[in-house]
Amino acid sequence: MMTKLALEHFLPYRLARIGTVVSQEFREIYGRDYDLTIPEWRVLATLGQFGEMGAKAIGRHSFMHKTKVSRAVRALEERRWLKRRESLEDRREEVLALTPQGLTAYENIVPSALAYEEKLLCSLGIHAQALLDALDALERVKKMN
Amino acid sequence: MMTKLALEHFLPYRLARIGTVVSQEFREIYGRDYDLTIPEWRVLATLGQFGEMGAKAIGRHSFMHKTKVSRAVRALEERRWLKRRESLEDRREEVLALTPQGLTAYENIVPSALAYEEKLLCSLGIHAQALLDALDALERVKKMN
DNA sequence: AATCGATGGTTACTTTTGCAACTAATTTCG
DNA sequence: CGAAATTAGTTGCAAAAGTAACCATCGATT
Repeated sequence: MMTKLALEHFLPYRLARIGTVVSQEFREIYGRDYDLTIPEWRVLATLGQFGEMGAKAIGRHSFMHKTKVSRAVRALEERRWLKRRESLEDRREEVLALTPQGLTAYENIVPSALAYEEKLLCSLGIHAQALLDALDALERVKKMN
Repeated sequence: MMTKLALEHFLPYRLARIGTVVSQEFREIYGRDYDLTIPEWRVLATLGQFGEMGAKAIGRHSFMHKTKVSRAVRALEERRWLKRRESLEDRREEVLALTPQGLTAYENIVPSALAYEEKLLCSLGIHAQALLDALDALERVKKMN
């Protein structure tokens, strides 16, 4: 006798699906006003959070491949939302930082981002905290911290 | 004063990340023996679960764009894992079904898929059931059922 | 200081994806 | 019945992503 697999109840599938649905939905928030891709948003968010940093560090923090970071950085640079400068200690590295315009955009997006998250958590009601705890556990298991 | 956003704690980001990490890790399971892409696996899984069905229905069930389904179907067909036949009621539709080879592959993959899921749930320990409940709630909210 | 391996970052090339336009068959409705 | 609107599925094209090769610099070792 063969064991059945119902795709719609299969955990890896469900995680992948909910992940893309939610992050696409969220993308519409910042895509409405500014036309940002997801990688661009992540670079913006990382720089907004930490200030100056190199592309490598951005990739490490936002879990993106270095080419993805490289392209997102260039796009943001062309938009004049960030500027590069050569690092003094290590001339391979480029230190990146948001320009005033970039910072303004960031500060405009953050409240709606948090509002979206809040709404999402609210809609989960009783399950909200459980989800956060489970995500902690999952990230710990997958060593994603 | 400005509200801070820490990307690593931001729910949409975390969901997207864990989704791709887990589903990529799972992909290695069936990628090891058979070299399947994720869309191909989903088509295989859907047909294995339901038997005969049209491409449209597969897309609806596995949440994939019709072009993605179309290409995955062709790839599986070239591998001789599925065959098409014209529907008698509606000659636009193509009824798809796994061949014996396709079914064998499916039946080989299912146990390791379930084992992987089991391992994942075990590693979550106390949080496992909470995660499943939270996913139910999330899917209900996003009307993904 | 000269060489060798590692590191930050970009770019060329290929694969994957999504959108829009298309074909062919079907339904709807005047 | 016959024209118009829908639907199943494919394909061409452009945007997005990953891989590997590459350049420049750095650090260590000799």
